[in-house]
Amino acid sequence: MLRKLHMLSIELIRKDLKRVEEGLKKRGDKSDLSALLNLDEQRRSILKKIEELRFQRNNASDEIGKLKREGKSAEEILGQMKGVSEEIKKLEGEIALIENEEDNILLTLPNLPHESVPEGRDEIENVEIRKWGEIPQFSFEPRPHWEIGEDLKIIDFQRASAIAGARFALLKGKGALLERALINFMLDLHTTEHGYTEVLPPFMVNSKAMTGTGQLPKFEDELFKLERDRYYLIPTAEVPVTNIHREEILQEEALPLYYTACTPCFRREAGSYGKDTRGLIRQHQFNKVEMVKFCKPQDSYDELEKLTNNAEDVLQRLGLPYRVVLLCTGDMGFSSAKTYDIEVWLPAQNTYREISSCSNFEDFQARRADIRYKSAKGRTEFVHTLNGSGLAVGRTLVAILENYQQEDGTVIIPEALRGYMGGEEKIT
RNA sequence: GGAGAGGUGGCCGAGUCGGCCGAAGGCAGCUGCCUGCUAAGCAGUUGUGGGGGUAACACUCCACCGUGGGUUCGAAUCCCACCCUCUCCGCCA
Repeated sequence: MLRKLHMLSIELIRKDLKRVEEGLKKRGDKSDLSALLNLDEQRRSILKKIEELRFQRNNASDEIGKLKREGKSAEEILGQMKGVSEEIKKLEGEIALIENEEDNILLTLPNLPHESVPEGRDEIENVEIRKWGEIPQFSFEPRPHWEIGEDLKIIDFQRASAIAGARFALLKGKGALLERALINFMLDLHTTEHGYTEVLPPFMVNSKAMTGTGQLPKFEDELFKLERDRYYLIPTAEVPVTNIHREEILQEEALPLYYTACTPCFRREAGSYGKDTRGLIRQHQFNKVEMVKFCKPQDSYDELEKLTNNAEDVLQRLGLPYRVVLLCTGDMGFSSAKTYDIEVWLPAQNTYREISSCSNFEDFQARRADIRYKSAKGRTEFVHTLNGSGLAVGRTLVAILENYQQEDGTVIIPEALRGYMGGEEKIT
């Protein structure tokens, strides 16, 4: 009966119901907590009975043991205990059902927003925090990346759909090289200058890992699942990397831990039919360099700022204009307490599009995944986890094609990448 | 895929024919004593989760020896299923 799987702890709900209710309301979550509290009360009352009976049984068993050793008869107590055990079994059956129901509710409650998060219903109420870079001016009509890419013969959507279907792409020649250059550039930057340790995790994970970071049980529809082998394809490196330390107690001196990983990400994109159907923006498979942090609770908001800056650094070095947006309560992901999105400028769409999402999950994922640390005071506490894209590689490639496009259809390679592309300056 | 070995506390490791085993012993850690300092030595201490209780401690009860079931008054110890790790063979990047 190890009941540690709590995203929002039942204790918090019990002791500070108001705070939890307000938090959920701000998010627009309509969960009914009274049913949950009711279950919890039932659970505890049965637990109390069970523990009393077990106490009785333990005492009796000790007694029987003693009598037997002394060679005396224990028939009398033996008969009485038979019924007690059956009663315990019955109650254990009842409590298991209740716990199950309780956990099912708890696992679907989202994280509570941090106080600095603006209240709002959807992305319209997100708040722009800062802008960077000059929006490029073109003497011609800027073209969308899919046209540029197809004309340069570096992206082939037709053949990709023959191989797999819609929402897949085939990169060729300089296109594939550019993707690889971006990956290496980003990983090198994070490992050598930002202090991250590179990892290369499994791209398939089990359901425990998915539950740990919050994808399950609520968002199963968005995942690719391998039915026969009970694995899921990761929708982001966040899942395997955060779960590196699942069920561990870390040493305080080891914190903070910074990891970076480049993995493919697999998303079903259910419910986004008709959205971004052309181009590389919304694919079933794309590469992403991810940054993941584990830290002490008191540090996590500083770490979030740093993490966001690390992602911004990639765009600055590539010379891509962007803005940072603070997501409002209604637009945040399920597990997050606070999220900054970084949006890159896309000339053909004449707008900013998300290229990174940096979140502080506080102890939400740590509770689910049971990741703790031993503090100086000798207490074991949950760590805080954070992660952010640094960056989504496919969308970065899109941004480069569109922002660096020339009138003759060629694309200038940003200086920072040239070393990774054999010194070439242009894709022709 | 086939054959075998194993999963015990921070680590190593013991658990006899089921009964003071939450678990010997060692290491590491912490606290005293000793010591010019360090080392050694001596004594004590050190798991996790939950319920009750407290202002908070204290205290107390329950559970936890890979996971889930079963047998039994009672299981780390017996039975069943599953998971994982390791070794060998086969196949394979």
